[in-house]
Amino acid sequence: MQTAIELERKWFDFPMFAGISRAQLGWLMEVARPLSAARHDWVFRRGENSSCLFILLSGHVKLSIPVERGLEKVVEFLAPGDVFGESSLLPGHAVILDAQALEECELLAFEAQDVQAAIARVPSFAQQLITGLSRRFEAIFKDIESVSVRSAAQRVAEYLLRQPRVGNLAKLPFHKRAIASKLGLQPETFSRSLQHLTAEGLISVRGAKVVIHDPVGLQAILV
Amino acid sequence: MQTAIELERKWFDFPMFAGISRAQLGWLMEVARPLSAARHDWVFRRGENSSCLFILLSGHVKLSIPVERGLEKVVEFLAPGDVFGESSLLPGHAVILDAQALEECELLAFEAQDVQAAIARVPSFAQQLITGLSRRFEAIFKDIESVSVRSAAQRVAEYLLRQPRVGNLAKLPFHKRAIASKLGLQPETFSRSLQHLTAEGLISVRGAKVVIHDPVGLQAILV
DNA sequence: CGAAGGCTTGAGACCGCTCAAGACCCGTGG
DNA sequence: CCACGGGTCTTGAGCGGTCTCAAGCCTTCG
Repeated sequence: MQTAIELERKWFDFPMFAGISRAQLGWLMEVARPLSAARHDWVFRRGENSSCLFILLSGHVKLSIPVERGLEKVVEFLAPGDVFGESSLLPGHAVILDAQALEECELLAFEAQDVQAAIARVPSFAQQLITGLSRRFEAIFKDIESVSVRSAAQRVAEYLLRQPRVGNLAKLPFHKRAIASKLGLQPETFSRSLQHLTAEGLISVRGAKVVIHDPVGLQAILV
Repeated sequence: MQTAIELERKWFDFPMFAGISRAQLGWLMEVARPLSAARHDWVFRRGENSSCLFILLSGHVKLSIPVERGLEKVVEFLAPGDVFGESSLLPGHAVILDAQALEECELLAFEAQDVQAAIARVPSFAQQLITGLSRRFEAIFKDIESVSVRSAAQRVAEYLLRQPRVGNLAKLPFHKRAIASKLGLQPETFSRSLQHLTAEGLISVRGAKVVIHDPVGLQAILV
């Protein structure tokens, strides 16, 4: 258990709460419900009427659309600072996504009614929500563009280039199956695309480790 | 030219501004820039650094991603009440979409800096922005689901069922080419899908007019 | 009446999917 | 340390839905 002081310091660290007064923060802390999720835990699932908006403080969460036979279409990988569960704010609050923790996560949950109050009392909180949602929009539009104008191998190349690298080594942060789904591909096609890029001498793959031999060449195949 | 009183009454009519005080409305009216767009006018285009957030008051706007050779991938058809141009609120404001009026439109434009002030001064405005963005999120997720789990004919059937009908007659509200793009199809495939549904006796098509003979049957092919 | 744009139709090719094995990886327990 | 086992990933073969390219048609409008 953490003391109130420790909690407060912790919150202050998140850019989410930058430029917030001590009083406002105190009030937010009262209505927010901090929670943690273990790897594979569901934050919410399609069909539930979760009435909470969430802020992800640490860890990664996968948003996906369930498909028949336990399959899924991954829509987003969320990172710390992201806001999600926004459908809880809508009148006919029907959740159509699954949200699953991909690792140990810390979250804040706000009841929809409290969100309304929070918006009125803490303008910078409202500001953060709006820019948070806007950021996600941009990301989704880029994904849509990718899926609708690029081939499988191009999408994979693009994804690889976006991953952080140490030296020329990138690491696939999630299961290949999940990444494939996010890119709108079957696992087999994802695998074959990696294989194709390898054959071109652009990368080499060993498990989740990908060595980027030729970033310029990778960029080039995006046309 | 309209008088201030007329303008004010007009604004009050929009659900967007429901429950707003007279003073707050007055202030919003000062910072908002009303504008109208003719059919085919661009509200903004990819690459511009439009610094405005928009609210669509009347008419329809098409959001799309430009593709080579003047082609496009339609992302959303916006209706009155929708909020868009949210990317202008982000730090590195790079617009990646095209926004085009599909008919005579009335809009409100808010400079990004004014939005920030508006959020602080008019909480219900912030509220409206957030729920407006959330609504668009839901719609986009449904589209993603559709594209990733349904066949061409199923997507077309789904789209037809969503259109308003008078009796059993629905009207395609936009060019078939644009609707096809929104559904993630080539125009040819859209045409053939309509043809396929016609052959099944579910609909008949004459130009933009579609007679829905068997809504239940249409629903049924979605499996 | 002619022209332009949008839509439809046809033929063919291809990319990614499906189904089915087999290989690999890695944690677990003997 | 090694063998085991479950899950993940890869590889192969073949199919098929959708795209591409190219005419032709139809409607609209000058």
